[in-house]
Parts: sequence; C-alpha cells; structure tokens
Amino acid sequence: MTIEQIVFSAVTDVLKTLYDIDAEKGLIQLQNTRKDFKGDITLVVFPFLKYSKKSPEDTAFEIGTIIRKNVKEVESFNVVKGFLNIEFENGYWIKELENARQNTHFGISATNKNAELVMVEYSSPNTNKPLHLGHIRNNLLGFSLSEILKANGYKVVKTNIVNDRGIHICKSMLAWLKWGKGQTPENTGKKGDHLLGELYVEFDRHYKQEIAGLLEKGLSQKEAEEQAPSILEARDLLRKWESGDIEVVELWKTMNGWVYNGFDITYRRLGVDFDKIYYESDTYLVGKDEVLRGLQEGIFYEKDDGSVWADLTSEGLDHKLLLRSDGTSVYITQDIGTAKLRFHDYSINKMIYVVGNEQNYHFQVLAALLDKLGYKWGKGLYHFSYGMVELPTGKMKSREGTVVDADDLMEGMVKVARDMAKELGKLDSLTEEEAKKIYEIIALGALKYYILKVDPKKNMMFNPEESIDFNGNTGPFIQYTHARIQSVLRKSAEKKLAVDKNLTNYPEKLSFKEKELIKRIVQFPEVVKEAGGNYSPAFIANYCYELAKEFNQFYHDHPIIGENDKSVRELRLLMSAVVGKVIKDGMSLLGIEVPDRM
RNA sequence: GCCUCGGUAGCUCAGUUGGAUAGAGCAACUGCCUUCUAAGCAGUAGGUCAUGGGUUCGAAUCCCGUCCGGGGUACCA
Repeated sequence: MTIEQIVFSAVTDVLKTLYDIDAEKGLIQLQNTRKDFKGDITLVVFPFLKYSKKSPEDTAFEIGTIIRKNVKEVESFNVVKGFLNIEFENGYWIKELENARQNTHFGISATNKNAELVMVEYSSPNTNKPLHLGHIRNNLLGFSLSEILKANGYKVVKTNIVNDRGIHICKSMLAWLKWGKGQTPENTGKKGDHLLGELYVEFDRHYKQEIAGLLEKGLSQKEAEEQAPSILEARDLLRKWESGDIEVVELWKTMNGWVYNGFDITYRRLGVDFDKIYYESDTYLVGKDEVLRGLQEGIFYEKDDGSVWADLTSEGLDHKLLLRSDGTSVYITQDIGTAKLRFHDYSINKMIYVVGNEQNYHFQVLAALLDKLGYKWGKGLYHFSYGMVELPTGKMKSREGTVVDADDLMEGMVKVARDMAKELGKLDSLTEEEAKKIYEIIALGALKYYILKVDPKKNMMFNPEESIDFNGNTGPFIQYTHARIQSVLRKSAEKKLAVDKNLTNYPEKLSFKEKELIKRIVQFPEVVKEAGGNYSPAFIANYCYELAKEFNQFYHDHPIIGENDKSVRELRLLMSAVVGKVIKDGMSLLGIEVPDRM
C-alpha cells in the first residue's frame, strides 16, 4: 500500500471515532511534506475544525496521536499550524524500495486480454511537403501518449491518416510537370519529401507572380486568385485525378511514393511508428457516401447551388459545409469516412486524435456530425489538442519558408551532441560506430525531452538561434544520470559487490537524501497513472528530471562502492539500480533511449 | 464582432482536488574534480504570479471586469 492509502484509511477511521463523521471525498487532503519540515506526508486539518471545535494545532495533535498509536509504520508526527506532518519508519521505505526492485511491472502495467482498445491517431501529414517542428511535436506527443496508455494497461493501435490527395499535391505535381520534369530523388540526391516541398514552393512562387500580374490588369484579389493559370491547371489535374486519368494517377502514385520514402526516414530517426496507416484517397469517398446517406435521411440539407450542409445550431455550433457545390468533398468529409473505416476495422473503445488546437472547432463539429449520423461513439471521441510551436518571428508557415525542418533540426542536434562529446572526451574509448549511436541517442533525447517536458496544451516557443540545451533540465541530464548509474553498477560488479537477491540486512538509519530518493522512486507508479489520466507526457518528463536530480544529489553526498559498511553499501547499490531502471522505463514512455555510457 | 485558449524571474518552463516562505533550468556571478562519469554538486542574485475587484481560515490556482497575446469563425487542410 502506498503511504497515501495507509494514511487516508487511518484518517478516515480517526474522523469516525473522534468526530463521528464519514469523510466525504475531498475532505481528507494529503500532500507530500515540504522538504523544510520533518515528515513524509502531511494532513491538512483545516477542513476538520468545524467538527473538532478546537484550534488547528490541537486538532492536528489529537489526530496525530491516534494515528501514531494505530498505524504501526508511523514513526513520529509533528504539528505546524494546521498541518499534521507524519513520518514513517525506515522499514516501510526499505520495503517499498524492495518492491520497486522486485516487481517487474513496477509502474508499468501489463496489458490484459480484456483491456480496452484505444486508437491514437497522430502525425497526419500532407504529402506535398516535408515534416517540420510542428509535426515533431505532434509525433512525439502521439507516440508518447500511446506508450503511456499502454503502461496504464490499455491496448493501443497507433494510426496515421495520410493526406495524400487534394489540391495541394496537385500543385506539386503541376510544378514538376512544368518546371521540374525529369527530377527524381535519385538523380537530384534529394529526399523525396524535400523535393516535393521545393516543387510546392515553386508552384506558389509562380502562382503569386500570376496573381500580381492580374492585379495590375485591374482584377480584384479574389478574382486574381481564382483566375491565375496555375491554379486553374492544378484544379484540372485534381479533376483528372478524381476521374481516374491513368497518367495523372500514375504521376500521383510516383510522387507520393517519393514522399513516403522520405517520411519513413524521418519517422525512423524520430523513433515513431504506426500499427495501421490510412490514406485519404481511400477514405474520402466513404465519407462522401456517408454525407449523401445523411442527406437522404434528412439529417443534412442541400442548398440551391447543390452544396450539402449540416445544421448544428442546436448543438451550439454553426452550419457546416459537407460537400462543395461541385460535389467534391472537404476536409471534414474525409474524417467522417476515416472514422467509419476505423470502427469497422477495429473494435475501438476510445478514439484519440492528436491534432493541434487550431482545430478545436473542427473536432467539435466532427463529434456532432458522427453523432448525428448515428455512430454511438461519435460523441466520445477525444481531441488531444496540443499547442502550437511558435518561433520568435511568429507562427511557422510552410509556404513562407518560416519552418524549422524536422530532418535539419535532428541533424543539427546530432552535430552539437558530437561536438560536445568530443570536447568532453567522454567517448574516446569507443569505436566510431558505438560513439555515433550514442550521439544520436543524446541528440534525440535532448530534442524529445525539450518538446515533451512542456504541458501539451500550451503553446511553446522555439528559438532556432539558440540551440537546445544539453545541461540542466534536459534529456541529456537524465541520460547522463542513467549512464553514471550504469558505470557504478559495472564497477561494483567487477568488484563483486552485487546485492543479494533479497535485501535481508539493511541499515537502521537512512540519511535525508537516501530517504528523499526512495520516496521519489516510490512515486513512479502514481505518476504513470496520472500521466495516463491527464494525457500528459509532461508529467513523466518532469518526474524523470526530479528523480535524476535527486539521485545526483545523493550521489554527490554519499559514496556507494566506496562505502565500508556492507549493509549501507548494498542499500545504496540497490537504490542506484532501481533509479536506473525507473529512469529507463520512464524515459521509454517518452520514446527516449538512455545510454549506458556517455 | 462572436467563440476559445493563454499571460508566473531577463529567457524557456514547473507549480497536483485552493494549503505552509511561489519552484527549476538557461543566462550572470562564486565555490567544488589525486577518491564511484564535473553533460555533475553547492551557493549568490533575480517575483506586484498581466491588472482591478470578489469568494474564505487560506488564492498563481475558483468567480466577475479590464488590458495584452495566440487560435477559430460556413465551399483551405
């Protein structure tokens, strides 16, 4: 039992005997004791005053006295104002530590057969440009969230919906036909997604020039945008694609293939993957059929120009376009189709969409539409809405070239990691290949931690001018702590100082730092649970940092291998091993690897 | 305009269901490597928690107003 559970139940009993009240939820407030007071857990007694009719101090004292008598693990207590600080005996903490070591599922639940199935959609790229920092945040959050849900016992299917059709890809195709013909990833040496990104920019350059020309001829901005030859040609390509024109479809397949090869490289380096990939080209017609069914059943309505709409005013939303007047589908149409296919393919208990908060409205609408169409799971979909990554110059925009490219960013980080390691001379004894692997782990660790430590809901700032830190509250700090621990464990093994299977003989006293460290270790399962309940990788990241920091303080103050007292030495070795394990498990929930040396 | 999210140290961020003296890191300054990895540890300095009210034993946290910023707002995705 956790210390919270023990004290909670004890306090419940005390309240009954002392004041004859049945504690309702929220009445018993427990918190970790602040470090500057003596104790492990603190009960806030203010809520009991109206029952005790005594001062906060007296109330705390009488509760403390009984708890001390009733709970054998309680060593002592003290009262500060309305706060009852309770201290547990060392034996309790040692036992908890042992449990953390022995329990192979410490903090990480095994999935059972009856577990609920959660589908997590993330990444969802367009195939006309390479991935950028915004996608990185999405991918890392989606992957980490999936790992955290698994650790909480859910079955998880990671899925990706690839936006492989539509006007955007036609723009890149047109640019290739007109200005880039003959270029391939092979003969240019460019990554496929980057090649398409360049073509897309090329299209936009021409398009803008044409608009400028038309504006000079006296057309309005809107007219110019509609009548520029490039956009007309791109639309023509889209129509040909939709009608199955063999040449256009072949080109589309080829160019998308280039992009997928590029994406695969980025995904692999980033360490994310998917169990099932959907393509919009397969789902948009399903969505269209669903909309037409809704129209037939009178759920939706048609305007004079032929466009199809949903009236969502009764849900507090607005009227929403579902099919354009020319019969083509819009963004939300394909989401309807994709949802239908997914629930057909899997028995999903919960659907989570990892999509930026700019689409909050979109997902409210989607939930309402699915509900109207008769899907019982429609209202239960969860939009994991995360904040934007902002640059000092503002929002990232692909077309304006103000994006931080995912591949460039990772490559740059690896370079920094390499330079730093060489400067410190840490990896000189390793082969170049081994060292390279570690640079990669450190660089990606720095990047991932930097992104994931921030509350997902909030916008975050990234300044490309300042490189991401490797010191302080960072991924490498935590990785370093792990490497340091492994180093100690290696040395202790060489000296045959390893700990027994069971720690039978433990010291009477724990130092302040030792106990603080054990307390921190023991929190891990609760943190995993909260991270799952709140969909927040940041909880895990912050915990890992606190744990690593706690260990480093302990490490600085206490010899481990050099300790002469056998029982103390073994306890410290054991603590080190458990911290190493928890760091490794915790970081893996963030998709971050930890090296054994660095 | 309306809807929505946010504003905590110079910068980037934490801050649990409202609890004790609001915390980290970076940047600045000071110490600590003949002893288990100094990508570390310890210290100094840095705050009107945007702002004005309210709720109460107690507010960064809850409520209302104001200011500032992001996002959305019917044929982009």
